[in-house]
Amino acid sequence: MPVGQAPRTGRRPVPAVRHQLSEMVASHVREAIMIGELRAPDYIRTEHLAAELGISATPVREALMILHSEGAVRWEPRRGFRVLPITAQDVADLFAVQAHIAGELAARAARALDDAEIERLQRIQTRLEAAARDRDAEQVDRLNHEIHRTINRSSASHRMTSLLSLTVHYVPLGFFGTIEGWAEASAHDHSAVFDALRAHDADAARDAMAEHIRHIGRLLIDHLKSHDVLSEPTSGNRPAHQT
Amino acid sequence: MPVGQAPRTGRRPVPAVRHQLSEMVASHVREAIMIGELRAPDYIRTEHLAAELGISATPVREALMILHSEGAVRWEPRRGFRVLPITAQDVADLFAVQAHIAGELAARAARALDDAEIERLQRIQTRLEAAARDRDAEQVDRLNHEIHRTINRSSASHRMTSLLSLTVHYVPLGFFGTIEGWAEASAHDHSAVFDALRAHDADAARDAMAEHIRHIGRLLIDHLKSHDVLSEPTSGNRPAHQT
DNA sequence: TGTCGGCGGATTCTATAGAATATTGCACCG
DNA sequence: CGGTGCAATATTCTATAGAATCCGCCGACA
Repeated sequence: MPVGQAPRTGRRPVPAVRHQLSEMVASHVREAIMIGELRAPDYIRTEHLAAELGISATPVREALMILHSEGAVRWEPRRGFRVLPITAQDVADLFAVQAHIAGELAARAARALDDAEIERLQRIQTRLEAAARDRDAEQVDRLNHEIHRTINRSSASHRMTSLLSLTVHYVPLGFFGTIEGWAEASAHDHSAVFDALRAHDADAARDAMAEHIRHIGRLLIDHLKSHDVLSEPTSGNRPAHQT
Repeated sequence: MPVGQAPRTGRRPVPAVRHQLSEMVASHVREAIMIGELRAPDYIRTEHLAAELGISATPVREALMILHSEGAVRWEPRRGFRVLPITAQDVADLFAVQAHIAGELAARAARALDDAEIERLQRIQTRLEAAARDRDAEQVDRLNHEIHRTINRSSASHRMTSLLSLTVHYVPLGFFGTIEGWAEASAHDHSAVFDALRAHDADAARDAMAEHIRHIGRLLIDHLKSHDVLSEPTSGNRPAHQT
């Protein structure tokens, strides 16, 4: 047992227990994969990770189940969970799908949003652009989320929204703040989306949003490339699911 | 405790233990939702379901985590898991996304598959058509899976394939066999896909596959409607994820 | 009468134990 | 020298216990 400080009742090593451990661990692992700390064919051992985090194996296992169904790790029953490789193609595909979904939702929002809500969004966008100029990445991240969340909720398309969040979760919260050029891109691309929303032009909104997402995807690929996180495209077969 | 027969070591109530309990429970719940046994705002109580299945709460909870990230149930921390409503729009959206992904994969397959593999697929398709004529739904289901699996694997696009299986999982395995007209539709639609594959025409393959999936989606909606499984479109806000 | 607060039951959530299963190293045999 | 069986070890996986939290109820008090 390397660390193994078993937390007794009443005292916890984790600071604030607002979210559940499973979610926290899932985020932790997503981030570890994203920064290349956990790499392609590694097994993630539940007990080890649990000891590292000062918790028990149960929530770790739950987190890995989630990550498995998200496609970030593969579950080999009675063997363990292992990290799946990330190729540039994978990221591009993920964002292509995300662009498709987000585009459709933006199109619906263009029909559904009334002018007052668009006005409110516009004010958030103005703040976002200011934050982008100030290089306040965290603030940009927050405002960006607020904008996308509002657009998606207005579409009232629950199922599609949940598919979207699934692809969005792939990139850990706050990660974009660390990417060169992201804040500027976000500030810039949104203006085209807003033009379309104001005109209630569904097709234009779809195109603008989709292009925005693909743009972000390209930035992410560049970032991952330069940080040597991506795997080579594998010619062989390493299916993520047995389907 | 209604059932509560605690399984001692060596003997299990579940027949064959090839898959893990979590997966089995997930399938079980997916099916219960699909046939309307579990309905819209119901909570799924882990201990209750565990007792019903003669297992413990841990794998049940793991299954619900998976279903949560798939978007079938909503997790309210410290409250429980509850079934999310299914509207006709939701199913249509799900299949629209699935059509987009499967179409893209078919397009890649049209470029990647060599003639020998297409020939092999064609033989499976011939058997599928025969099975469809014989009303052997189970056999159609198997062959159908084999065809789609081959097409998807040939594309070597792991990430996109895993997104696809996520949407595919929404409908439990073998469920289509119970749907009126599905076998015929499958047999019929595939022929257009095969024409495109043989011609290595990526765009035609994309269109044919997408149309096929949307067709299946329409059949599913009709089925769910006539079995009174669908919820009314909710005007209010019931977000699946907090994003 | 209406509201606040605490009490009790139900449920979630994390920790932990033990059985089942996989893996590794090594001795033994061909 | 190579392969095979076996024992030791590591890990997964399910069950279970107990703490934390939530919910409804009821009585006190304004």
